[in-house]
Amino acid sequence: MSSRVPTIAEVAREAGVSRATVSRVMNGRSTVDPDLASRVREVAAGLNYSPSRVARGLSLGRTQTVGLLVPDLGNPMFQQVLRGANQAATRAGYRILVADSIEEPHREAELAIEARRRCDALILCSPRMPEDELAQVLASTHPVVLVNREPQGTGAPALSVDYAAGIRDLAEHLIGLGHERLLYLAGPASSASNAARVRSLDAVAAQYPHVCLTRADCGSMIDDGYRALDVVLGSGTTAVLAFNDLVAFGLLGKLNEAGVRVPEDLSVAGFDDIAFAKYATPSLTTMSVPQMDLGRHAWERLHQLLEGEPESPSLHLRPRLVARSSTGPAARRPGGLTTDGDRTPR
Amino acid sequence: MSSRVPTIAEVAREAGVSRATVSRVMNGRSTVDPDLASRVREVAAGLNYSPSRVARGLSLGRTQTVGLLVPDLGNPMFQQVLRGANQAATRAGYRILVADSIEEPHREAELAIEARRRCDALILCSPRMPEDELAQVLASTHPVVLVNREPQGTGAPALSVDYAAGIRDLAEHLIGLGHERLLYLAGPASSASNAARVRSLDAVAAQYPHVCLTRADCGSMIDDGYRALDVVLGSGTTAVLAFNDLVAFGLLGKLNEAGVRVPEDLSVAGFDDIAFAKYATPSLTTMSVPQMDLGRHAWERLHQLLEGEPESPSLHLRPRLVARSSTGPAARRPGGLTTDGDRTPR
DNA sequence: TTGTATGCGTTATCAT
DNA sequence: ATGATAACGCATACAA
Repeated sequence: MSSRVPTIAEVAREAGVSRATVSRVMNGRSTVDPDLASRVREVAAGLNYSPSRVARGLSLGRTQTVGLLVPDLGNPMFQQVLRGANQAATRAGYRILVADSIEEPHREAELAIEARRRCDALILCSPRMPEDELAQVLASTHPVVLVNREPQGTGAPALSVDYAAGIRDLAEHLIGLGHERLLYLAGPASSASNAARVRSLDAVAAQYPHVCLTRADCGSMIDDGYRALDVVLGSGTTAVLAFNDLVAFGLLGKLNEAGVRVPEDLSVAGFDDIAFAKYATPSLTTMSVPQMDLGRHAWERLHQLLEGEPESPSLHLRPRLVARSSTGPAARRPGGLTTDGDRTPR
Repeated sequence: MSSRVPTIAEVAREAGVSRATVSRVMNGRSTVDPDLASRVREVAAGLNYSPSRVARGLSLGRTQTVGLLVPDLGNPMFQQVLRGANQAATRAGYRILVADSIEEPHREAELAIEARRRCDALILCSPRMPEDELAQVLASTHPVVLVNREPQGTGAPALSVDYAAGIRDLAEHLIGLGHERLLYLAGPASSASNAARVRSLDAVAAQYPHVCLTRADCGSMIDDGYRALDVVLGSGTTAVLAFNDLVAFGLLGKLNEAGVRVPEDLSVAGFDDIAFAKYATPSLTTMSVPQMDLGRHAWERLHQLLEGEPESPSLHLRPRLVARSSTGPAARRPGGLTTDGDRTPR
C-alpha cells in the first residue's frame, strides 16, 4: 500500500538516459539538449518523480532547513517570531523545524544541538540557558543567529528588541501623566529581556528622584497577571508596567472583575502589542514590538550567513509607544488605592 | 571557521575498529564486546561525534520528522495544535516541520507534497483545499492524518472537533436563556468546520420554530469581529454566535467602545476557548475545544501509522460549553437593539 | 552535450 | 563478536 516513490534511476532508465542527465535536467542545468530535456521532464512528470530531499541533502551537504528554538510555543511573542521567520524562509525555499523547550532552560542546549544536526542553521530565540552554556552551544552550532540575547562575544549575529529604551519610554509616558508611584511586574528571572528592563528602570528611578519605582516578581503568563491583583493593590502605586501584554491582560481581567476602574483608579501598561492588546477593555497601552519582523530579520541574517555574505552588525529594534486607553492621568489622591481601605487586599 | 563535523569513519579509525562496529555501538546493539564498546564511546565523546541525521535518514528511509500544515500560524487554534503535536512528537524523538499556507488554499497542495518529501509523515490541519485536490494529496502523501476535515474515503485517520454538536449546544444554551433572535457570524467559506456549523444551525432552526436564526458572513480574525458591529446591531438579534473566540473578542472590544452592554443588551458567545477568553471583559462564554489535545492525538495517530499499528477509528472531540459572563437572559424588548432607534447603525 | 565513476555518512547483509 | 561491502538516492568531477 505504501506507494513506491520513483528514484532518479527509474526516470533515467525509462527516458533512456543516464542518471546524471536526469539530475542535470531536474536542476535546470542549461548544458543539456532541449529535446532530451523535455523528454526527461515528460518521463519525470509521468512517473510523478521529484528528487529525494534526503539524498539531496546528503549529497549537497545542505538540507534547506533551519531550526528555530523558542522557550514557549504558547507565548504569542514566539509564535509571531516563528510565523515571520517561517514566511520569509518559505519564500526562499527553506523550511523551519521547531524546537520548544517549554520553559525548561536545562533542555535548551540539547534541543539546539540536536536540531542543528538536522538543519543547516539555527535561530535561537530568547534562550534562557546560562551564559557559559550558551557560549558552548553557539560554538558548536554555527551558523546561528540570536534573538533577544547577547552573543557572548562569539560574533554570532544578534538582533534584539531594545527593551531598555522601550521600558524607559513607557515609564516616562506614565511619569508624564503625573504618576509618581510605579510598579513593575517582573518576568521570569532567566529572561534576559527582563533583566534589561530592570536595569533600565533603575536608571529611570535615579533620574526622577520624585518618583517611587518598585518591583514585584510576577511571571510571563496571563494567569500570572490575573493573580497579581493583591500585590498590585497592596503596593500603593497608581500605575503598573507589566512584563508583557499577557500579564497586563490577566491583570486587566481581574481588575475589571474587582471593579477597579482603569485608568481612573489605576493605569496599566503592557509590552509587545500583541493582536489582542487593541481589543482589550480598556484598550491596552503598550510598547509595540514588531515580532513578525523580528522573525523575518532573523531569517534574513541567517540567509546571509548561509550564502556566505559578510556579517552585518547587530540590529536593535526599538519598540514604539502605543498609547491607548488603559493609561491616564494619575489619580489626585497620593498613595494610590491603599488609602481606600476597603479595597486593600486581605 | 565552519567547525568540521566528525564522521563515523574518523571515529572508527581513531578507535581502531570498523565503521560497522562504531555504528553498532552508537545504536546500542548488544552484540559488541563491552570493552570495545566503551573505548568506542570514549573516542566518540572525545571527537564530539554524533551520527549524521541526514545520512541516517537516507540509509534508514526515515528522518524522524513529520510535517504539519496549517492555514494560518497567526491563529491561536493552529498554534495550539502545533504546540500539542510538537510536545508529543518531541517526547518520541521526532521533530516537526511547519508549513503555513497563510490562508491561501491554492498553495496547500504543493506545500503538503513538498513537506512530505522531507518528512516521514504529514498532519494536515484544517486544509481548505477543494475535495478533489485533497483526495489527490492524501493519495500521494501517505501516511497522513487529517484534522478537522473528512478523509474523502481514503481511509486516512481523521480526528476532528464535533463542531456540529458544539454549535448546537451553544445555540441551545442561548435559546435556554430566552433568546429568540440569534445571529451566527460565519467564518471563511472554505472552512469545513464553518460548513458543519451552518448545517447544524439549520437543523436547530428547524427544531425550534419560534426562534429566528440568521447568518452573516464575517471571517475568522479579530478584526473581522471588530468590524461586524453594524451588521450585528442592524440584525435586530439579542445574541450572537461568533465563528470563533477571535471574532467574538473583536466584537466585544467594539461593543465596549460603543457602550453596548454585554450581556444586558446583547449576548455574545465564541468558540474554541482560547486562553484569552477567560480574561475578556466580560469573560467570554464559549465552547471549549481541547486544541493541544487535538495536536497530541494527531501525533499519536501518526505515530501508530509509522509503527505499523492497525488504524484506529476516527476520533471526534466534543466541545464543552463554558458559560461565562458574556451571555445572559434575553432582553425583554423583542426585536433587540434596533428598536432603540438611536443605536441603530448608519 | 552526455555518460561513467565516485562520494556524501550511515546502516545492514553477509562473511569470518 | 567483528569486519568488508553493498546499498540508500542524488550530485558532480572527469572522461569521452
